[in-house]
Amino acid sequence: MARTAGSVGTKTFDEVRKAALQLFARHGYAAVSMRQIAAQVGVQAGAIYNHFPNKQALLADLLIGHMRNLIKACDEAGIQPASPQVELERFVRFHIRYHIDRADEVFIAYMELRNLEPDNFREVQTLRQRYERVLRDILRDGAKAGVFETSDAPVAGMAIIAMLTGVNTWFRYGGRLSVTQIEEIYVKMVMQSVGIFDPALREEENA
Amino acid sequence: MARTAGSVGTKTFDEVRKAALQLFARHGYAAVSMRQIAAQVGVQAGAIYNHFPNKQALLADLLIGHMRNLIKACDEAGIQPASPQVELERFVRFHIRYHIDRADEVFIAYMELRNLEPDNFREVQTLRQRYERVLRDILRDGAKAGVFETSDAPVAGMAIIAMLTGVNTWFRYGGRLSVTQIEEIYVKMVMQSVGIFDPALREEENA
DNA sequence: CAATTAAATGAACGTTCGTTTAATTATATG
DNA sequence: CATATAATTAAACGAACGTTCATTTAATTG
Repeated sequence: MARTAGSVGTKTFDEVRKAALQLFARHGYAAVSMRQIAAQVGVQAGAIYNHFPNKQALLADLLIGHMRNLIKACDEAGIQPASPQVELERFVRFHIRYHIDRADEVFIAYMELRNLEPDNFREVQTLRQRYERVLRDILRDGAKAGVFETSDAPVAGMAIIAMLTGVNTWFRYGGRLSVTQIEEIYVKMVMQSVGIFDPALREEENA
Repeated sequence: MARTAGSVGTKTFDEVRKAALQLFARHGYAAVSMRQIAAQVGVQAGAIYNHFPNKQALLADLLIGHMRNLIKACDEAGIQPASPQVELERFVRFHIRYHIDRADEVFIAYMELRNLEPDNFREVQTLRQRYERVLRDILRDGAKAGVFETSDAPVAGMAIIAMLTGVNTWFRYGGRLSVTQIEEIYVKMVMQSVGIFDPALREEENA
C-alpha cells in the first residue's frame, strides 16, 4: 500500500481518529485500550502506530484539532463587527449550534484535559482561553458602552459559556424541542442575564 | 485489630474514602490503581478489601454518598416556603456555596458517571433528578405565578444549574473575588435570566 | 515489470492491573 | 489473661495494558 510521498490522509488514519473519538467520549481515555480502537477500525493494534506515535498523540490530536476548528469557526461566524447586543446574540447562537453537533469532541475536550501531557495541556488551554476571550471582550465592550449590566466580564463570560455548553448534557435529537427552539430559550436567558430585556434590541437570525 | 461487631467507622475506611476521592478527582477512576490509593493511606492494596468489596463499590459509595448529602443539605436549606423569587435566590446561594467547597465530589459525580455499573448509575441518576426537580419546581411555580418569564422550566433549570456548577471549573480560594462576591454576581445573573430585574424584589441573605 | 515503500499482521515484551489467599498482627471482649 | 476476631501483610493469580518488531501484503513509481 505505497502512497505518494507527502500525502497523509489515509483511510485508516481517519478511521482511527473517529473510533478513538467515540470510544474516548464513551468510556474515557484511560479506560480505552489501543486494541479496542483497533478492533473498531477492523485492524490490529500495531497498525495504529503507523499513523500515531502513541496513545497520547492520538488524544492530543483530537483535543487540539477540536479547539482549532472551534476557533476558526468562531472567527468566521463573527467577522463583521456589530453592536454588543448583536455580537452577544450571535455568539450564543454560534456556540449552541456548534457544540450541539459535536458532543463527543466537546465532552473529551473538557473531560480528558487532565490526561494530556504538560505540553499538550498548555496548548489546549491557550486555545481555550483564546475562545473565551471572544465572549469576554463582547461583554466588556457592552459594559463599557453601558448597554450591559455586567459588573465582572470574566466571571459573566465563564458563567455564560458554562450555561451554553451545558446543553450538551441533556440535548438529544428527536427530543421535545428543536435546536432552534432551544437556541431561542438560551438567547433570551443570556441576554436578560446581562440586562437586555427588550426583545426589540435583539437580532433575530434563525437559520 | 478486632473491633466491636456492627461498628463500621474504622479509621482506614474513612482514609481510603478520602484518598480515593482525591485521586479519582485528580486522575480519573480508570487511571487510579488500588495500589495508589493504598499507598496514599499508608497501607497495602489488599487491606482496602476489608472495607470495600471492590474498586467499583468504592466509586459508587463516593458518588451515591455525595448525591445523598447534597439532597439532604438542599432540603434543610429550603425548609420554609417562600415566594418564587426568594426561593430561587436561596437555591442559587445554596448551590454555589455547597458546590464551591466540594470540588472533588462534584467533579467525580459528573465525570465518573460513565464508570458506574448500571445499578449504581441508575441510583445516582435518580438522586440527581430529584435535586434538579427542586429548581425546576421553583421555576415552574414562578412562571405560573407570572413572576418569572421562564417559558420552559426544565430547560431553564438545566441552564441555571450548568451555569452555577461551572463556577467550580475556575474558582480557587485566594483569587480575585471572595465567595460572597461571586455569589452576588451569579444571583444577579440568574434572577435576571428569568426576568427579575429589580434588586428590591430579591432577598439579601449574605452569610 | 521490477523495485520500492507504506501498511498491516501476529506474536511477543515487560509491566501493571484488580483481586484472592494464607499467614500474621493487633485489638477488644469474657 | 486467654480467646476470638477484625485488620493487615506479602505474595501470588491470570488478564490486560502500551508498545515493539520481524515479517508479510499490497499499492505506487521509474
